[in-house]
Amino acid sequence: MNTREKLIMTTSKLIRKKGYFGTGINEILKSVEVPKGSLYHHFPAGKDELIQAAILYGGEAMMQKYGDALRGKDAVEGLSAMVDVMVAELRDSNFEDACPIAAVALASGTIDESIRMACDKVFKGWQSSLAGYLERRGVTNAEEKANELYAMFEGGYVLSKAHRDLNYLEMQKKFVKVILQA
Amino acid sequence: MNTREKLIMTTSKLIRKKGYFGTGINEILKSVEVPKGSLYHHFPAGKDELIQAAILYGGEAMMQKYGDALRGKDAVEGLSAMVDVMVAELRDSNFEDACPIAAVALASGTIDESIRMACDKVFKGWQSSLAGYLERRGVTNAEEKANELYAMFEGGYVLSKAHRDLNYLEMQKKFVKVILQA
DNA sequence: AATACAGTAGACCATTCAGTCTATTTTATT
DNA sequence: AATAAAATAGACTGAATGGTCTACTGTATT
Repeated sequence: MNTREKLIMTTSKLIRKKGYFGTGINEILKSVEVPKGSLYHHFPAGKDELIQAAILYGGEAMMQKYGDALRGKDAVEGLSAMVDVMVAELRDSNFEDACPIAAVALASGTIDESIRMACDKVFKGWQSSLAGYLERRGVTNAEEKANELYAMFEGGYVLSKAHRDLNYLEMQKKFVKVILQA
Repeated sequence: MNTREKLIMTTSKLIRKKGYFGTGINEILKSVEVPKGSLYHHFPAGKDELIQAAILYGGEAMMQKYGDALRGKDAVEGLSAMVDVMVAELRDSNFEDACPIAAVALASGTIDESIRMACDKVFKGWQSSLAGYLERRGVTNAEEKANELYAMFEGGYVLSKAHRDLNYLEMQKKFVKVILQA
């Protein structure tokens, strides 16, 4: 794994825990054990460019996990497995890791617009992927339901993290059925 | 309005935009036009104590707005008006203001536990208030549905902010009906 | 072997960070 | 009026912030 990749992966990890402002360049460098010159060689525009790359990377990685969970299952089973992925992310990080996108998206509006657009892009990728999945399984109004399911999951994620209680995510499984039949 | 109240209100405003790490003490002081000595007089424990107070204040203020929106309306109408409140918050702030609790809750786990507990307390207050409202209107399983509705709204809030598109929040009105009938 | 460039290394900079400390002013109590 | 307490005022500190800059090293290409 080269320096550039290590920087992106570590930054992705850190921003899930502390967001845009909470993640410092020096902290990243220390964690990866890379000198400052290397960072500004690979990312001439500095922190914002690195964070942007980390968001795209983190979004892609999460989409992989979601895709693996959905694959080969019917809609209810697949979406339930998708919730399990988020539950595992929270539990395995002792409730430290937020959704890799939300953690930064919440601060959008006060930071560089290119970063918000990266969040936007990731979310849209997730949404269209899920919409296609639902459509292939004959779910009606798949586009809108995919959006709604992401809203539910994202909200459940936030509440579970804030309460340190996985139940807010777990209960989404029940309401998935309600949404699919609507 | 006294110094203490001014500090709390301004901090509440700022953390909605930039979260815990993005909101600096000096920035708050400059915005309120108060010297540092006053801050540490009213909040001897410093930033964490002030932010904790700001979260409780912001949560209370938002609960008021939600309560006003719900009052005297049936469940569907009331919840729709509640969504309108969130839509207005986003639009009027040019998509800069997040949910006053989520903005900080997302960073919980890396900051003082007392702050997460303040977020927890606010969320629980909102939930039980909404559950009572639903119960009084004869909605079955009001406790769980209140939780679910907050998850949906919170998720819609995050998505609308990230996409700069109010539709993610607006569409919750439609799914409110689905949840209530479940 | 000579040259050129990608990448590493880290000292250094101005600014900002949260927090401490002493001094002064204002307000309340007697 | 005298005293005590509450509150304001802001200079100052050490650490951390993102970023710049020069020097050096490794690796191709010719």
